[in-house]
Amino acid sequence: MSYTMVTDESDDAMYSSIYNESPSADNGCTSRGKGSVLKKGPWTSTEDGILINYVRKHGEGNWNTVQKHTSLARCGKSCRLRWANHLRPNLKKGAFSKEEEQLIVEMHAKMGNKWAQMAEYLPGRTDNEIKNYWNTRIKRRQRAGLPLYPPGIHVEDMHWSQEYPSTSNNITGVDRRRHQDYMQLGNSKANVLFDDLNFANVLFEDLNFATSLLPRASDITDMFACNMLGTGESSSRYESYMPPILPSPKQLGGSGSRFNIRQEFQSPEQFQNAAPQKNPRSCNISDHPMYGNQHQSDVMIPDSHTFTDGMLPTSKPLFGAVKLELPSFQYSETSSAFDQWKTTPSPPQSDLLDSIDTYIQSPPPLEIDEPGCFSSCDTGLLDMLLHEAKIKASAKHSLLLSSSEKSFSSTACMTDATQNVPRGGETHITSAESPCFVFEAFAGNVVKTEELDQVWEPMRVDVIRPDVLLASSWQDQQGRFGIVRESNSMSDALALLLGG
DNA sequence: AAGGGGTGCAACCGCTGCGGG
DNA sequence: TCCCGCAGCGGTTGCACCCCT
Repeated sequence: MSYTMVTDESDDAMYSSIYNESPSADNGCTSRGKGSVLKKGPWTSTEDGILINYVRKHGEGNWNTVQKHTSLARCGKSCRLRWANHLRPNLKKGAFSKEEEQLIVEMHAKMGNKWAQMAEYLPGRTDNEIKNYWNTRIKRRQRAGLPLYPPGIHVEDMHWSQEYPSTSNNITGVDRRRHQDYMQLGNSKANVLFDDLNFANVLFEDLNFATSLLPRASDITDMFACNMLGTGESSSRYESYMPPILPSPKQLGGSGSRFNIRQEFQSPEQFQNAAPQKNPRSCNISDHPMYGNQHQSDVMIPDSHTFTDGMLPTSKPLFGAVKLELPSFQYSETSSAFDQWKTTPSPPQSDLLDSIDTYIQSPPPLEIDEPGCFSSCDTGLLDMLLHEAKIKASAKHSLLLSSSEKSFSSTACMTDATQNVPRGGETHITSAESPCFVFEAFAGNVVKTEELDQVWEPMRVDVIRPDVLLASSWQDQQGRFGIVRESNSMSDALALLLGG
């Protein structure tokens, strides 16, 4: 549905309305324009014209001065929003394309509700659009009883509750920001699993952060999985997948949200028989069955049905209550959805996004022997995917903006893309309290340039730092870890995502 | 044709970070 | 170092339009 809130009216009528019809004395814009209260509500075409002219003359920014220099009785925030969301050039209107939707889904799995960051990867789209799209998607799929994420996209974020143990029922604003930041970081470590259904074969695993606190992420992962597979008591598939994310103060204080999707585990018993027995503090990834070359196919999740086999490790009980909260993308769902997920045959390919979404939200954790080790390995492939998408988007955007030839050299691409990529020699990072993972990683041709192919050398990386790990384990040229089975698949996926 | 609920977009609101004085 | 104002972000709400009965 597309319609405009802008109304046509004469200047006189507009100015009359501007200065006389504000229903609220204070709408959050505390300043007053020309002695009058500021207008709120839908923008008129005349107001748009005034704002456009102002920006032409003065440029963006200094939004609070708009009302000083123009007859516009809008607060700076309102002007900025109007400009950013509707008036600025190069805005793309209309429905999201399939590629855009796909990218949003994947980015949300990766970043959470970081709408502004997502918007950076979608030129012409605003954070507001993306946010609205996502909220609409939540509602739509919730109504339909469908899982939110496509199969193979597995989102977990277990680390917050580990770094901020269950004490934090009233976190401060600073902590809230830390939470957000940590979520961002944590999401970069999120387990995101793509299956073969036209997606890249990607596996993201979280790093073993703060493993000494509370149940480890992998433990909870296993608990979720066991519950989901019927070994636990949980009847809700999504309960099983709830990562223990600390509630924000707003959420704790009740909500006026239309989507109050917070849930909690009712008791630790829900996790009975659901934790790994081993708690390795280090691992050699090359020895790991998941990443060793002997079980390559096991790494990936061809489709969700794999997990109906119940091939999951036994787990140990979770001690103590763990307050868990659904992130925004998760919601309660009846077991019927899970049943559907378990029994529905493969989707048709014609409508990839919707059909895939129909089947599962997130595949459970993989069959592993050493969950702690497994969860310590993060390919960071989506990071790079996003990075490359951003690069390409920027390039396209630059081309749009300027007719002059704006250089987008492979060198620049390489420089940018390899900022996080350690190369050459051994990187060894240690931490007094963190386990040190030692594995061999072969940085690959993530960015498909010859320069990169030439520059990136096989290397050995001792990693405990997520960025290093992310960068180092990007793509396995030799398929050594089975993280990405085929580089061509990755390229295809990128092409698919980027529409070219 | 009418009306009531659903849907989706636009805008508002509150909070935080940052930079300048 | 503190304070203040601005910019930006994410959550929330209002309302016009759609669609079904």
